[in-house]
Amino acid sequence: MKQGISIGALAKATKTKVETIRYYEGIGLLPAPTRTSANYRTYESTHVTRLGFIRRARDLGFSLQEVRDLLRLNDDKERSCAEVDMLAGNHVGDIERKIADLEKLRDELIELIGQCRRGKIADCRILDALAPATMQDLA
Amino acid sequence: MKQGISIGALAKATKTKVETIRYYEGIGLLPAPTRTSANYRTYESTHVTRLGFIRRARDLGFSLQEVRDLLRLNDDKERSCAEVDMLAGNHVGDIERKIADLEKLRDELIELIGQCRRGKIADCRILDALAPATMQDLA
DNA sequence: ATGGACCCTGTAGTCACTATAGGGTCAAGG
DNA sequence: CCTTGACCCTATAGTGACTACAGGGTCCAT
Repeated sequence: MKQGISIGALAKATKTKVETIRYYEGIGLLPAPTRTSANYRTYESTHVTRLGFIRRARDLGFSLQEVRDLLRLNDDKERSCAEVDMLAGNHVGDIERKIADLEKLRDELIELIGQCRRGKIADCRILDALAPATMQDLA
Repeated sequence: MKQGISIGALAKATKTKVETIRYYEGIGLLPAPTRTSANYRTYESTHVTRLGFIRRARDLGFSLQEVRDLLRLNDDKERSCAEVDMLAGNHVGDIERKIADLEKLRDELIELIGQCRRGKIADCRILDALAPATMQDLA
């Protein structure tokens, strides 16, 4: 028991590329596993959990440095939640701003398509629709 | 009239770094401006509009290639309606997927913060909260 | 005429991977 | 037993989208 899994199996389990796993090990984000006599990496379930967390956090838009911070917070159980709060809270703000912008852009593109449908291709001016700054801003 | 502005002024007007402007020129995204006798770049209002558009689209998560497509769409007024439709429509699809992703992500982060608020990190276990895969997934 | 803010080119560094070269290992089939 | 193919190893280079020098030239206010 506790025979561990290969890097390929870990990759499959966490939907991560093998190269990325080795990269994470290289930058010290994922602890180096034990090796077989043939120098093959063999991972335990702790690695699956940790890598799973890393990938998920990356999907959620955290940088590797932020992931590092989150892992440190998780490891240091005596810490208060304020720091986690701040990290995640900042992120929510960013995301909400991005959503609002995208909704505006989507509406603008739909409007553009609508104009196109009415046969006014020459009037398609998405550039003006999206560019906020003008020469006047320099006055 | 039409005396143009320096790269620094363009940078300020569009909240872009000077280096980034030169980079965009290098990759052919922003047209090369005329130069003064001292070889200084001098930009016109068309550059402000175009760069403003590029930065805004980048903020909204479009790749430089997508920005290139959007600009081409804007520039080529003779383009058939079907093509405009398709390009813009695809982008609307992209945007809607992005909005959906971001909303999901935001909800998950808020949930994460909620868990955190209810105690110390010892009970918080962000790692477990975010790590979906386990050793069982390999069965 | 000199100091500082600005501009130039060119190259190297960053982040987070991703791909390639050039090999070694292992289990299954012929 | 030997080969074939899937897997593993290291090391290095390439990607996208910038960002930061290094080593200069220019402009203009004091």
